[in-house]
Amino acid sequence: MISPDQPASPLRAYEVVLAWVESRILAGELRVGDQLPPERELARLLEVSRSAVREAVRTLAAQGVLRSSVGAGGAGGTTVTAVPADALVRFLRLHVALANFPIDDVIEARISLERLSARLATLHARASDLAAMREALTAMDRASDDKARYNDADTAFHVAIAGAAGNRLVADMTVAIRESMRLPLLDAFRYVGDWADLVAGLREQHHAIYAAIQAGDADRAEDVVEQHIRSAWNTLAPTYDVLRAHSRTEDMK
Amino acid sequence: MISPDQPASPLRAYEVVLAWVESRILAGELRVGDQLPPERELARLLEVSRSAVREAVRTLAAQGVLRSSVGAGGAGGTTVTAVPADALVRFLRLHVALANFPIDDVIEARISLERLSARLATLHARASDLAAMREALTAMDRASDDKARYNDADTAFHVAIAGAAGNRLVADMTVAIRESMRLPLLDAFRYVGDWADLVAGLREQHHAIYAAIQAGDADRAEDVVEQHIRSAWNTLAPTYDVLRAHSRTEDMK
DNA sequence: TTATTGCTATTGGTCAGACCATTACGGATA
DNA sequence: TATCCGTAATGGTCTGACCAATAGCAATAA
Repeated sequence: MISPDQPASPLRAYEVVLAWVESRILAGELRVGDQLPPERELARLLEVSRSAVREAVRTLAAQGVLRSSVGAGGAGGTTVTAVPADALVRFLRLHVALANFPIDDVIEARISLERLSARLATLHARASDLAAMREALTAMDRASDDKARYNDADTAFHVAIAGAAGNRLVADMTVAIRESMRLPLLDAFRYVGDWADLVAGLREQHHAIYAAIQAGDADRAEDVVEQHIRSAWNTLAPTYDVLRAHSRTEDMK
Repeated sequence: MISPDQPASPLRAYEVVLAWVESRILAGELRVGDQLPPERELARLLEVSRSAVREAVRTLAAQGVLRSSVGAGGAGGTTVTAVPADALVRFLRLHVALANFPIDDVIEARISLERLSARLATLHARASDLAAMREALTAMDRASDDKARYNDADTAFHVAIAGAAGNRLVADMTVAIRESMRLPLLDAFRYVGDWADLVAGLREQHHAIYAAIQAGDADRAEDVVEQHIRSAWNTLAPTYDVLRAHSRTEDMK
């Protein structure tokens, strides 16, 4: 046989650039803070057009790996960064919206990750972390009549726990999962039956989580977090399903 | 105050396109299988250049949300897809290489997710799923002298479990985490002390996992998976750290 | 001497226009 | 009726140009 590994298509132009940058990052030759050659120069070097370079740079920038800024000198140019949070949010939000990643799968993964967060937070939480959680709790109390602001405070509480856990990947995943559910959740909020009742239940659960973390009871923290997420979702899922079905039929007419 | 929400920079050209596509996906107006307008037409519609459209399309394609193919008629054009696995792999691999997402954080998250996988797989596994696991087990036996192939079979085993669990997000995350550790792991393999001993230990652990899943013992499956991952990592971590430190000093000279 | 000003080069951001390769579709032909 | 070929549509790529922001330096003024 003749070179079985030879790809049928000889790499698109922008893939050449992508491969160049990625391989250097994976090899450790490009680190956070390092600068890429100017686009024009990179284009000459790899014998592709500047458009191809730009397309590749854009995809990596969208993943939080590169950051471009205009201008001469050291401040300008494209540098290697590592800001995965936003990228993860966008990624997950889109794929949840596309009904890939079914919402129940996301909930299940969220429980798993937040159980871990709760456990680690219980073991590692510093005073400032606990303060952030308390602040989110009071923010929820203050915003209990504004559903969007309430949800943001709710997210802040869970993110504070993830932050206290000290695990970057889990924290970013938690943020991404919460954000990916933000719009669907707000929709469900609008049509939920007894809002005041829901808030009262959530309030109790959140305080129980905080109490367990502060008390250093990791096992209990894990369990109340899971109960909390399941309980909240059980309340909202029916509304969510109805809205989902409704939007589907809407588009058919 | 005058329009406090007004962003200082009035959206870059490619961001206009990005926002157009993303908002339509989030609103449910664009679904998997739907076609985007041709690039030239979209450029006219949004009053940007075709380059700007292409850059936006590329970023979404890199996230597994769009797929472009040349040609006229229905087969050509850019369509909405939902293939997040590759995108997740690339994303995580880069950020792990950039030492964002410290390896220990990734391991911790992996344990959490694979515990869930093991539990769900125990409850949902079908005969074909179990067969896939067995096949991976025998593949490991056959490839015990080829470290790269062994690692691939090892990955296949864990992916088979994640697949049997039936949770798309967890499965894709599992694949991504395994892949992100592939190169570092192979490096560590090369310098590990007693390879035969390591393989023997892993073999026993893998069979214990399979046995628990097949027996329907979810609690035990969870626990042996966690023990397996921790044990393997405890063996490899010292080597990994040494390599890490070495590559750092290498670059300094 | 020191501080300010303004010019210039560099860099990413954007655009216009062209050409190529691939593909589907339909009409012409056997 | 079946086959073949031209044509149009589409993404892929390149070239070359100009803009906007920025830094650094040189000329100038205090």
